[in-house]
Amino acid sequence: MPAKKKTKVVSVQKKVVKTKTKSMSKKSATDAKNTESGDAKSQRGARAINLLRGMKDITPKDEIYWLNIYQKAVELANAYGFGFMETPVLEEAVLFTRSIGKDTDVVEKEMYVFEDRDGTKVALRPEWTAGAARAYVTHGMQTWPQPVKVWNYGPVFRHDRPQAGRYRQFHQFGCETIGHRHPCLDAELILVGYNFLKDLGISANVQINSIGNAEDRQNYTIELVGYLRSKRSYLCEQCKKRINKNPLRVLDCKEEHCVEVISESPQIIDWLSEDSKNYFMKVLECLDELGIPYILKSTLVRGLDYYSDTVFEYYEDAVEERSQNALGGGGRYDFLIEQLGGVPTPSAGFAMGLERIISILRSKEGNKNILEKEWSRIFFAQLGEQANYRTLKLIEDLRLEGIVVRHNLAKSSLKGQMELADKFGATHTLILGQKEVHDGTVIIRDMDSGNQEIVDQNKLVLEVKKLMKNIIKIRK
RNA sequence: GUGGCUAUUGUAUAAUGGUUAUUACUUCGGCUUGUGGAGCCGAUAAUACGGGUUCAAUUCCCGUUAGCCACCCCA
Repeated sequence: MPAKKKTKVVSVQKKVVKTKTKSMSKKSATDAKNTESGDAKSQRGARAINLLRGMKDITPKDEIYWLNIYQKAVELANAYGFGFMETPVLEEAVLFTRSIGKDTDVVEKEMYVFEDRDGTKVALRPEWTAGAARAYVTHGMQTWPQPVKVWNYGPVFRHDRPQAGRYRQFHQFGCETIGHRHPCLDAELILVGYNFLKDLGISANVQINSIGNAEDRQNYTIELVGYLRSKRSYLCEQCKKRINKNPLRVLDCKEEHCVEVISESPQIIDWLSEDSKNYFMKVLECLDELGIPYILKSTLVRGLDYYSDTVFEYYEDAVEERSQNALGGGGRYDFLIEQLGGVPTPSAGFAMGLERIISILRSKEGNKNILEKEWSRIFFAQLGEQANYRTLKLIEDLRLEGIVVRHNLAKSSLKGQMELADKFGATHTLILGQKEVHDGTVIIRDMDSGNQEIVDQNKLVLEVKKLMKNIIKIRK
């Protein structure tokens, strides 16, 4: 028994008096709770266990979003010839440190890393691409017809501070095109992501840039650092530090003076090799051809080290100040696979952040038509013990014929069941009572008119099928 | 990781340094025990945690935790 503070005793006693009338049933629960531990405060016995920070349950209330998004992902991936692939949540930590980059924020600050029971350093995947690249090597996919196109869908983990549209476990849908370097492939990926958003009713734009190859970037960085040093006094404190640590990041700074400095800074495009420059022009041509609106953004540099040449991000149209969060992003990673021990294999990919997309969907009422869930509009109500058991069987018979009915077998009052049927928006309710069990019949009630019809149980499937046809007709 | 704001039942809310903490929705039960949509009645359910000030704290103060927002970064 935890020692209650003395000062509290008074109020505790007061409370007992207060709740006298309703405390009888609570008493046993109170006793039970005290056996657990001092912090067990809940009235229901055990201490309630909370969600870990940054984690989120997906409940049936969110189903409409998740299932629709998943369906769109499947449809699109199929339509563009991507095959489903799922790599493990848990990988050897070096996979990510080597691919994403040791000094990136994602790896350095946000990755879940821990020792497995055998002492191996493992990590929860912070994104999909590295795993896909690893799988390409693991399974010798260079012997498959190239390019190998895969898509993936599922949770990824980043130990960031939770915020709007940002969780520690979140979901990504992504596509990877591994094995070729061709502007059309870049454009196709951008298109798939673009259409994904469009199909979900989100009008988005693409911000795009090219960061060339490693050598280009090195040359550019030298130039940029030189420039930034010359303007050092105008920069914010943080950017002053960044000059040495991660100069490309300065380009992203939103501080007023920094923006000014950046606006006149050398642009990476001018430092691209001929090859990269031409390649980028062709990607843009493809996008023009496809009619995808894009914004050239010379300051776009992505935070993952493996990118080269084309990089892009998706943003919702017409969103000004509020959370300039990217909905998704991606790019080319021509050197990643050899870094992971494979043969040189040019590749590209993108990933979409599903939670962010859902938060937009949530804020839009106009999306109801895209996001409708088809529920059965037929309810099965039963009354009496015999009918109760019989109903379970009848529901099963119906299901075998492809007819789904909603029901609540735990409820005994017909009235309560009718209420439920109403809440579900049932067009018809099938009613089975004592009498009907005896007669081998079922009542079919039209919920709009209130008309009832008695049919033979043998003919139930047939009758219900007829009903469903009519419902569909009426809807059309 | 840094800063700002917040914390009352399942949800959304009201109020107060002092008898029983408000209201709505949800859930459950009832209002002719075999019939829904309205109405009415009732039940369940909360002051995040720890400390301090006080005769008395849900209210004021501090700490912790969590949430939101911004930075950072990214999805």
